[in-house]
Amino acid sequence: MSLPHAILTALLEKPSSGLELTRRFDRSIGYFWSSTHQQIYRELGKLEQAGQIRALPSAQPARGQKKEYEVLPAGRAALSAWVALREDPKQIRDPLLLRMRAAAVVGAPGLDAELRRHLELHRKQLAEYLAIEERDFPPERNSEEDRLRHLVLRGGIDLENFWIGWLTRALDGIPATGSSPSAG
Amino acid sequence: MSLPHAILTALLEKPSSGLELTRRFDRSIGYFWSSTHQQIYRELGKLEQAGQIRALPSAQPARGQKKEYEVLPAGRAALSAWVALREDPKQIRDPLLLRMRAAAVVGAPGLDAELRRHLELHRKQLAEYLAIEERDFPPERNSEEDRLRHLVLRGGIDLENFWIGWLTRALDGIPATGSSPSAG
DNA sequence: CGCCATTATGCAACTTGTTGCATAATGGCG
DNA sequence: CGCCATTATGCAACAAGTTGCATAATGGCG
Repeated sequence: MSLPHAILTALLEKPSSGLELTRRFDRSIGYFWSSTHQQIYRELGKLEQAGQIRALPSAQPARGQKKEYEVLPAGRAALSAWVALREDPKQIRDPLLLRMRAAAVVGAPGLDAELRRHLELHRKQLAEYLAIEERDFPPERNSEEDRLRHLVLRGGIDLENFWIGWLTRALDGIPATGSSPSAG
Repeated sequence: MSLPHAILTALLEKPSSGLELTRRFDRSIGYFWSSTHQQIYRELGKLEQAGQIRALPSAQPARGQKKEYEVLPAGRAALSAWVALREDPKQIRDPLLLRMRAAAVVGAPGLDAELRRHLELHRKQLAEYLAIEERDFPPERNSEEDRLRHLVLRGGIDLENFWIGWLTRALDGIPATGSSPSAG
């Protein structure tokens, strides 16, 4: 139920073609709702059929040619309705935690190396988020919209900090199996 | 790729029937890899066909009757191989963050109430995890397996703390729209 | 026995997300 | 023009997860 609403949000921020949406997802909305271009095109088709978006008149309906979409009033209404919904947080689903649990049963040579690898990846992601924060949310930008968008980004930052903290503590708690731990 | 391995892990900890697995998932593994009984039965069938598990000889193959499974050597080997895999962390996918982003565009009356509701739910979940920690991981239990399982639970605890922290800060940062904020 | 709640297994249809590939326009270069 | 890289749209098959329901055994109760 979320992808169409992610697309509506992106299109309201700026009318775009399928590929443009894909690129914007990679840089922004995709940080908390990722998607491929195939999924986006499929969803754009459904949204158009449902009368929630339409192709801009300028865009010819030919295959290899850009086709830009904009949100119709029905689409905005649908998005508003969705925002107002209550929805319980879902249980997490994390393969790394699952693998650690499995490791408790079948053993885990090299698990510490995998944890270190993840730690590095999360540090990189955190650095990226912090760079975006510095660029997009200087103190003087403080409208209601900016504050909400900033909070969303803050969610990403806090989440990376959670992983970094947990992984660091986990590495303290399990024995090293790889080559010299001091040289990592 | 994860559910079959979650099932193998659970079956290695203790041979079980489909419904027993479902219940154990609800209480334990399901905290980070949830599943329904339908999915579990389907997966048990596939694992049996693949020669990774087998029904215990005592269990008659009749429809309304309990059928217990145990892991075969091939299953244990498959699980070990999976544990040794590298797998990058996936992007988060969170509808609440998405809704907040949408709210920045179409407005969000009542969003603060939803955040407060989530905050309460996460506090409850945290309390549940802490109770489990106290019950299952007293200081004297400190085998390698216990430490790994405890780390997994710690992941859940830390994650709830992340949400509680973020939601609290978010509520500080957006205006209250509901009835008297001081009486919440 | 007949009725019913509970325990238990399982199928089918659907939705969502992923992977691989096909097709079409456009513009640069020789 | 022919060739090719790039941009762009899109289909099809598959995998994973969800929802709704069907079926079967068992044990308690009248």
